[in-house]
Amino acid sequence: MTVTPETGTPPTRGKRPKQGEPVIDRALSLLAVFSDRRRALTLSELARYADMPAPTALRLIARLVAWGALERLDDGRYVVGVRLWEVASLSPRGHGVREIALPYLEDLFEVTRHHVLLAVRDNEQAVLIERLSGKDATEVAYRVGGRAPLRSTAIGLVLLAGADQQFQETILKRPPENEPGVPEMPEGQLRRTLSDVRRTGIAMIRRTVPSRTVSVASPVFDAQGAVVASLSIVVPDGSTPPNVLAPAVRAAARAVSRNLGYQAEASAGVRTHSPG
Amino acid sequence: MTVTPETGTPPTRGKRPKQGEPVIDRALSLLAVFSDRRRALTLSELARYADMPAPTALRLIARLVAWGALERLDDGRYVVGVRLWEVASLSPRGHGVREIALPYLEDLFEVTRHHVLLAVRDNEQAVLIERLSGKDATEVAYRVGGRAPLRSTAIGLVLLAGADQQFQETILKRPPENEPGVPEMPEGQLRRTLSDVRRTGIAMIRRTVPSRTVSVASPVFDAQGAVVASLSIVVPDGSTPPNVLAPAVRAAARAVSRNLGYQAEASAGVRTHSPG
DNA sequence: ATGCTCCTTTCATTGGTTGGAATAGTATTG
DNA sequence: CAATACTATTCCAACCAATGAAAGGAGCAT
Repeated sequence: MTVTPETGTPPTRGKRPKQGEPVIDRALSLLAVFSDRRRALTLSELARYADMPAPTALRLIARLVAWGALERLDDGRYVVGVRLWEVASLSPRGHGVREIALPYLEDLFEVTRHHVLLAVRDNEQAVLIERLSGKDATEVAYRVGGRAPLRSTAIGLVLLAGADQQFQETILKRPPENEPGVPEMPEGQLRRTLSDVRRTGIAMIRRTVPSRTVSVASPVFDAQGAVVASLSIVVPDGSTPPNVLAPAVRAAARAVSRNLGYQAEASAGVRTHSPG
Repeated sequence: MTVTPETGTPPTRGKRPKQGEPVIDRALSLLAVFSDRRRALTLSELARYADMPAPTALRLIARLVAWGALERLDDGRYVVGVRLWEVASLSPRGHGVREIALPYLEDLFEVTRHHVLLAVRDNEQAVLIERLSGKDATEVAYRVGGRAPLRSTAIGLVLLAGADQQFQETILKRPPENEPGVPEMPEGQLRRTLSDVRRTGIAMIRRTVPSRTVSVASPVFDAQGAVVASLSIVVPDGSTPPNVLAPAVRAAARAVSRNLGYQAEASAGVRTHSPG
C-alpha cells in the first residue's frame, strides 16, 4: 500500500508517506475496522484495513490491549475487549435509554412474542440499541449495535420525524436510496408521512425483504420533549394487524418517555402537534 | 511516571511534569474517568480526574468527539458516545455471549419473574453483561456494565471455579475482603465450595445486603469446554427455594452452552469433573 | 468593579511517534 | 526439505505531532 513510485529527491533514508495523522485518530481507526463480519482480526489484517504499517499498528494495539479496549485471543487474533464494552455501557444514548426502556420492551415482547426494537439516531442513521426476539422469531435484518436507514424503516421514520427541522431538510433533499423490499417514497409523500408520524405518534412500514413483515414504531421523548429514541415492533405480515399493535407500541413508548421525565401536556385524545 | 527527580540543569523555561506518557494512554484515561456516578463531565472535570492540563485534555477530547467516542451535550458537558457503544457491541465476551444467551435469559425471567444475570470474568472481577429485571423486582446491587467480586457472589464463584488453576490460587491466597452482608469464607471452605461448584454446576449464596436474597448461578461453557460466562438468578430469601431454582438455572446455562458449541461428553447423571 | 472559574487559542520546545529494515516464526507449496 | 510467502516482532535514527504555560475571552458571583 501507499507506495509512491516517483521519488523526486533521492531520500537519504526512506520517506514517510502518510505521516501526520494524530495518534488517536489512528488508534480509533483501528477500532473502526471491527465490524459485524470482522469480529476477530490478526495484526496484519488490522494494519491493512486501517491502512498503516504493521509496526505502527502493533504499537498502538499493544496500548489498546494493555488498557483493555482490545483483547488478544489464544490464536493471536484481536477482538474488542470487555473493558471497552464496560465504558461504552455508560453511554446515555446507548445503554442509558436501554436500561430505562428494557422492562417495557419486555412487557411488549411477552404480550406479542415478536421482535421488539429500540433505536436512537446517530447522524444519518438509526443505531439499534436493543432487540428482543424469541428463539423462533421471524428473520429480521438488523442486529443490536447495527445501523438502519432513516427513511425506509418505521423505527427510522420516527427518529427522522423527531429530528430538528434543518436536519430533516438535508435528508429530504437527498435522492432516494432505493432499498430493496420497501417502496421508496418521493419527497412529497415522505413529507406527508413524517407529518403524520408527528401527529399520530406512529410510523408504519411494510417490507418484503428479508421476509414479509410489518413494522410499527413510536417515538420516545425526553424531559425536554425531544425525540431521543424510537421503539418498534416487527411482526410477520398478515399476523396481528398494525392497528391492533399501534396502541400497545404507543403505550410502551409513552411509558418509557414518562420514565425519562417527559410530561405530556394534554392527556385526552391524540395530540395535534408535538412540542419543539 | 518516568520523572527524573534530579534535574542537573535548571530548566530555562517551565518544567514538563508528566510529559512522556503515550497519547493513547492519555486518551484512554479520559474514557476511564467516566463511571456509573460520572456519566456527564465538563472539560475541567475530565482534565482534573485524568490528571492533565486542560488544553491537552481539550485537544484529545476534540478528537474523541470527532470520531464519536464521546458526545457533547448542549450544556457543554461530555458523555460517552453511541459510536463507541456501537464498536463495543462487537465485543465477543460482551454482547457476543449476551446475544446468544438472551432468549434463554428471557425464558428464565418470564418463568420466575426475578432478576436474571449474565456475567463474564475480567481479571479479578465479574463484569455484568446482562440483567433482566421486572419493574417491581427486588433491589439488586449490580448494574449492567458494573463489576462484582468473584468470591462473595454466586455468579462470581462460578467464574472463579471455572478459571485456570493458577489464577484460582492467586485469588485463594488473597486475604478475605469482608464484604458486608455475606459471610466471608476461609480458604479451606472456599476451596471446598469451588470444588462443589465444579461438580454440581451450581453455586449458591445468601446475602443480607442490600436486601435478603438468595443467588443461584451456573456456568456457561464454550466449544472448548472453558467457562466463558456465568448465569444467575437472584430471588428474595424465603420465596422460591434454591433447590427448585437450581435445575432451571442449570438448564438455561446448558442451553446457552450448547448454542456456543459446547458438547457435554456424558449425558447421564452429574459429571464428576469438568474438562480442562 | 473585582475576583473567580471554565473554556479556548496560541506557539516555541521536545520527546513520543514513526516506519523502513532486519529477524524470527509459521504455514503453504513444489 | 528447500523454497516461497506470509505474519509477527524488534530495532533505531529522524522528525513532526504533541505538549502545556501563558494569555485572552466569556460567564457568573460577590
